[in-house]
Amino acid sequence: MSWTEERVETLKKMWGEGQSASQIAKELGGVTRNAVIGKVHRLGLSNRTGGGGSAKAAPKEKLAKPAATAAPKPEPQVKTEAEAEEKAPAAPVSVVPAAAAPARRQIIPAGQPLPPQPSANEISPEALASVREVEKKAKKLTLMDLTERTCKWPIGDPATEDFWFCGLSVQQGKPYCEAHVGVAFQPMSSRRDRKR
DNA sequence: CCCTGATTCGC
DNA sequence: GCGAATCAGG
Repeated sequence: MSWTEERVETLKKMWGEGQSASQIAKELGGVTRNAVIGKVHRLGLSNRTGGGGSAKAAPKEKLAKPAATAAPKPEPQVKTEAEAEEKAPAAPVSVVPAAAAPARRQIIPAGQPLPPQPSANEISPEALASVREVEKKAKKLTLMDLTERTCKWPIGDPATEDFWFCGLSVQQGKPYCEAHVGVAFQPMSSRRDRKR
């Protein structure tokens, strides 16, 4: 792949929007984030200070960090919500069991969304099976061990010691591993309004 | 561990 | 000019 005008355009646009090099690389395809970064530098727009442009300077001194960190970000960071087409979770399986909160306040991770709860509603048998299977391999992470890419599916009873989080690798962008995404995000089709 | 951007340097 | 490898951080 080469840097056609079009691709450079996309690069500039995305970089300007504050997209990360890897995201840009993914979007463009055929290039790595390194390539993107390299290009960004060659284009002379390393510092996302797009604006007037002539502002050079990039005193990138290694070491020596003036205590100028507490200062607020001069970066508006205009996030374009151009990416929010994720399908809504097929209705949080079962009502969020807020009541399940034991004596201790169960704080759910930092993640963003949600805390489902198994509740074998109308989950496909296959999905359930694989979930059971996966839960055996679960890494049994604790709240604190959860990260951006560890499956946050809760397993067990929060009120007891038999409680942990799946912890396997999440599926790109999702909060759960493949198996759990399978039961968390039902394809509508299998959810059919049972009665109503 | 995952991810960021920054730099270097052979091609 | 290009970008993998490497570096430095978070």
